[in-house]
Amino acid sequence: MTTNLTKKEQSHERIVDVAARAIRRAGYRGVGVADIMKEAGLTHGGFYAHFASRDALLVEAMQQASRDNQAALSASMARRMSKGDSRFSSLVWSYLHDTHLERAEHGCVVAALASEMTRQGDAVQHEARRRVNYLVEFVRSALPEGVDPEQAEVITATMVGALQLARTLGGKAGRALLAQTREALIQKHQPVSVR
Amino acid sequence: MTTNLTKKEQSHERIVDVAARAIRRAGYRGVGVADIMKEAGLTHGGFYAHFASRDALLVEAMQQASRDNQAALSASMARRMSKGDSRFSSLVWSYLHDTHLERAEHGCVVAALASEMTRQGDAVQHEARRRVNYLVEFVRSALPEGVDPEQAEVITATMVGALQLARTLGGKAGRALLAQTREALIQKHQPVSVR
DNA sequence: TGTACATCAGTGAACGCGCGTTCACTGATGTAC
DNA sequence: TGTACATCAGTGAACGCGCGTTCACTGATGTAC
Repeated sequence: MTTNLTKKEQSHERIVDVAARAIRRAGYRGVGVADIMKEAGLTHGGFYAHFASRDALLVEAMQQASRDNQAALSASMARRMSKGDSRFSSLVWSYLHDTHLERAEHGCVVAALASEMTRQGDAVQHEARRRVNYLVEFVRSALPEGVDPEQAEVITATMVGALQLARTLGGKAGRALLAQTREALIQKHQPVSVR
Repeated sequence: MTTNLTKKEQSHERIVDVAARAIRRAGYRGVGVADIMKEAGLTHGGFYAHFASRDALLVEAMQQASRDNQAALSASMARRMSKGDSRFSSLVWSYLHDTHLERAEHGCVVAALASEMTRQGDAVQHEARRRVNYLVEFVRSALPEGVDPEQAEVITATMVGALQLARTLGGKAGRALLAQTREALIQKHQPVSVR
């Protein structure tokens, strides 16, 4: 029903959607203009009617990836909270779920690209900083009461690092690392209880 | 004095040294064969007398980078411990020192490349897993007594993630994130004291 | 001690390929009258 | 209601460049006799 979009706007959305998945799967350099246009059902020549440059697409793709992932995270957290889990434990379980090991394509854009972010052009780096800050604020908003808000940065770093290491290790070792991280985070940041 | 090396072996070492710094600075894809040979004082044509492929160089470069960094880490930790710091707090301060924010070229190879590791060829991925395991074991060997050895994975993830996020944020925000992470790690994993 | 030859380490030109970007052109849709 | 024209969105060929890899060749060092 939200299809008050012109043909061009629809194409634009399709291209950005494809790119948002591609950068998480294959990295900033992993997928080229021609591939993305092809996957969006177009030819590469039309690209520059939509974007000033490849970097401009990367910026939009990061924003879209971030939106995607936030929506999925929020939905997953809502399901868990409706079953009685705390907000924080729902976040940890949703972010560090085993399914994210393989399907980076639909996961967190920061975890997918963190070590490449400092090597991009100015516009992309600027957007990368915004994505990191956004993720940190999201984590902060899910902290249990009584936990110092300044812990948000450290917890974000732990989750991002854990996902990356687990993906690199793969298989059993990867899943074990994720499980240990979930447990450690949830145990160390319990709700007010003990306090 | 350890120069019982043939001319060729010396060249080989120089190439690997250059590459070990290049991959940490610019990523796996960031520096090409020709650039590395040039920086080692050679021409690109001779490359395949030293390595079967570019990937073969990447594998050796990761090993060399890991050795480099372990040596630097150990030296820095020794200095701190000789001044009375605990082994664990020395590790945290050495690994998460502000100077590593800018000079990734001389830092941890895992932190420099983590999000790209899953996108490499088989040989490189295999070596990447070894580098991750090696780092985790190093962290494990520095844990304070009384801390569950299984925490090594989580602490490694936290340090790797923190370095990456701090580098992406840069400047004041980056240094603040590092400082918070140091504090959190050292506070939460005190020596036996309280227990 | 000297000469002839083999081996070693590296050179530099060339090849093939992929990629970001440009551009003249086309077919479809919308607008003017 | 129909015709003429303009605009829009996309096509596909081409350009320039960088990169990994190959290969015939060279100059220096080592070995045989």
